[in-house]
Amino acid sequence: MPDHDSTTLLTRQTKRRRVDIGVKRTVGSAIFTRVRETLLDSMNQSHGPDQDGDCSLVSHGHGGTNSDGEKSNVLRKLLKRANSYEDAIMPFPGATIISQLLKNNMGKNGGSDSGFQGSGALSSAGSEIQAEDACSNSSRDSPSDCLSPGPPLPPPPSSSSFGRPLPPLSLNSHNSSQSLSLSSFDLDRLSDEHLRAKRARVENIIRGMSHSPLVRSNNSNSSNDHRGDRNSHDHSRSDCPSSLLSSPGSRGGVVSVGEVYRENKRKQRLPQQQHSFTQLVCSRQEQRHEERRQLKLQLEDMQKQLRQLQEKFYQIYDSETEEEEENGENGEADRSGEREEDGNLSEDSIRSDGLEERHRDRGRQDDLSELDPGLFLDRARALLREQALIDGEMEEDVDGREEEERNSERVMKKRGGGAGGRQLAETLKQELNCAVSQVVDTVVKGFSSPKQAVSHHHGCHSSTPAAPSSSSNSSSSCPPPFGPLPSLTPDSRFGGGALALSLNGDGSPTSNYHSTNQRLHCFGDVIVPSPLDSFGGLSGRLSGVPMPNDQTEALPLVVRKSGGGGGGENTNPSLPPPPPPPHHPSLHPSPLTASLGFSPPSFRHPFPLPLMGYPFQSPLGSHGGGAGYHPGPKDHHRSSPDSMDMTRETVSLRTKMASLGGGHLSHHHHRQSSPSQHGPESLSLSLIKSECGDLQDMADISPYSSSTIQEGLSPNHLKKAKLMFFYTRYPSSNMLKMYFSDVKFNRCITSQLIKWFSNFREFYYIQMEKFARQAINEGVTAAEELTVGRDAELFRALNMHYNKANDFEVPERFLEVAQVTLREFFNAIVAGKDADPSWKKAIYKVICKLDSEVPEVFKSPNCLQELLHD
DNA sequence: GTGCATCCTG
DNA sequence: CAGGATGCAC
Repeated sequence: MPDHDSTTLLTRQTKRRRVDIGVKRTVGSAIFTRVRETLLDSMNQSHGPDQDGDCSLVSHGHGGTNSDGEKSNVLRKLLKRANSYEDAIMPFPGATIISQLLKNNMGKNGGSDSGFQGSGALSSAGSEIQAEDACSNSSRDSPSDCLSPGPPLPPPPSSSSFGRPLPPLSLNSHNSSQSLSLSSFDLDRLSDEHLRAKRARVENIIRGMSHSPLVRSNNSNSSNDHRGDRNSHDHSRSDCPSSLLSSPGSRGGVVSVGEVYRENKRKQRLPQQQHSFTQLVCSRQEQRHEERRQLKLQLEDMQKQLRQLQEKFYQIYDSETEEEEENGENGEADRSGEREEDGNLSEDSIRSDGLEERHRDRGRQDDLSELDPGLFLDRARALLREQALIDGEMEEDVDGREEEERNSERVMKKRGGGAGGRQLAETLKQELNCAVSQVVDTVVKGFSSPKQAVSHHHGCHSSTPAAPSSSSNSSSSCPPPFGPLPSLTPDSRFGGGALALSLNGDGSPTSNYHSTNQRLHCFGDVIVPSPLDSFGGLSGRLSGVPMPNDQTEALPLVVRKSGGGGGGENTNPSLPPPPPPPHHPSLHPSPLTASLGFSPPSFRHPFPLPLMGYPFQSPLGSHGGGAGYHPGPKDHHRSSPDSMDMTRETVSLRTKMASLGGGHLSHHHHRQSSPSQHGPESLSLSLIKSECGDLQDMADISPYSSSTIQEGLSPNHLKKAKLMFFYTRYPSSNMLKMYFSDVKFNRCITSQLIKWFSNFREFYYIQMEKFARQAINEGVTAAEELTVGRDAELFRALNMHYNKANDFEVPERFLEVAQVTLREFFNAIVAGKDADPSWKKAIYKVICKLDSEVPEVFKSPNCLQELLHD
């Protein structure tokens, strides 16, 4: 008794330990998180100097609020770089400059020296830089995008745990940026081609521009201007003090090349430009509004054409992704609707696409000459007129290009997928970029007023509410305009957008193709992204990783007991039988369910927990009167449906589960044990809790594997064991194995069987002691007087316990043994040996020698049937 | 250290 | 009947 408390305490402690383990884990993760935060903070600090700002990674909860600060920082950084860039470039005039820029840019990209600045290897810094490069490299990303993601919008909320938030879903700026960066390298090569093309275009444009006085002046001025070419342009053109006014023009010259940097500058400047520009151009606004409207209309037309192109493109890839196409079509339809509703958004979206830059490259020239009226108001109007004319030309050009694209597509189609697909992708990509760029340019012209442009950008960002950081540049910016995306969860969106690059890189054919997809996506086609999203984001998180983890964790819980036993063996049931299920009927259900709960639902569900219950009983189960026994596998099969038998195959339950599903359970079962009387008693379920803590057991439990050999002990097995007890009170392990050949023996099974017999003995000896004392109390003086017949109460009690149904004829030998045992107890008690705590041991020694051989019939799985019939 | 048996408890 | 704890034997 006194020990009882201690025992309880011990038990509790044990439990505590388990719990503690879990806690530790948790703590560990928490610590990890902290460490991570710390690192992030340190990183931020390190960044601080470079960025001039403190972008607290941790604080970044919202993309919006943080993004601004981050952006500013980024902008600063970028500006610095840009300045250096410009300095280097300064010497080169006109087209030469551009070419130089392009070269530099390319070289940079190619070098992959994303330039680790102060932060060093820190990912955040790297990510930023990479992001920049990516933007610069592939003009695909709109400036806004590049900026928005900006600094390291540090991933997710710092608070979140370490692993989860970052990688998988959230396309945190980091992740996205990194992924982008990675893919960017690949893209660089591709981009080179684009750059070359760009360069050629730009040079041509510049040449054309060079003729205009403005350009020349700009170039000359630019040399000294820190702010860059743009500013210089502005100054030269407009008297206005602020370089802002001219900025648009400046862009045209440099933008295409400088890409990221310039874009950054643009953003900053845009607002300023607005002011000055507004002042200067106020008079023109009205005209411009009209022009804008027209431009919008034109833009819409262009967009429609682009959609058509996209559709064609998708059709080509139908085979690959039909589903995606469907989505895309839907998305397109939605988009078109949206676009019509608000042209601004569509424009924004386009801008957001990195394509803008290219357009700017081309269009800027026009812009410079046309838009930059800032210098001379008088001339501004003239420029506007020209602009309108130019726009018209542009559109025509665009149309022509589109036609070309179509032709190319046709050709591609004829060629077929495979290699043709890639080429097609590239071609389409280029073409689309060109077309889009032109459209954008046109639009930009229309929106010459910076305010609108700026506002648009903001709108884009805001539109992407879900994307906090907007880290996923293209994705974030692009999607918003197009309604379709909404269907996707915010997370998925990100995943799709930002991840698109990385993801594509994995599976998809070529980087070009990827880029194409992205662009398409940007245009509003959800097609590509959605699949990817589901893939990387959702499925990856949910199904893939988590499940395993869960299982692992869950397993330990189950195992606990077994571990105590010392079950080295457990884990590996080297023996044929996988994990044996314990047999406790009642108990198991709960444990099973619990265990199952932990494990990934998907797998486990297949096996209904309920099954775990006792199948056995019902099937045969007639306890009833004597002959209740229906041993045999047959019965099992019958029963199996319900119960699923306990059989569990340690083996690949999962696989089986997955492949087969619940159904197969019944297949293999053979079992001898039929459901018999014990019904409820059946042990079948107990496995879970039972000693078998092994993983295998766990696995086994969940599935009802069906194999010829049962993995678990069934109620029939229990009954059989009880009948065997009439012959042997101390069966050896080998004997048990021989007589339970239909069971896969593992440590758990063995232990359980031994436990059964232990319990049998316990009951047996208790009865013996009980009746011996009773006899003594009744006045029996000589042990010889004690006899055990079939009519004896003692026998009844024993028979009731071991042969409840009384359907088995108890061997005479058992009566003899029982009588001997009773007398032993009687003598011992009379002798007063019971004073000795271990006085029973002597009796046990005697009794254990009285075991007789068990009939061969018990070796048969069907023994119960046979025995019962008899 | 492991397995087995017992005792005790639920 | 099972689980936990304990003790013993190998």
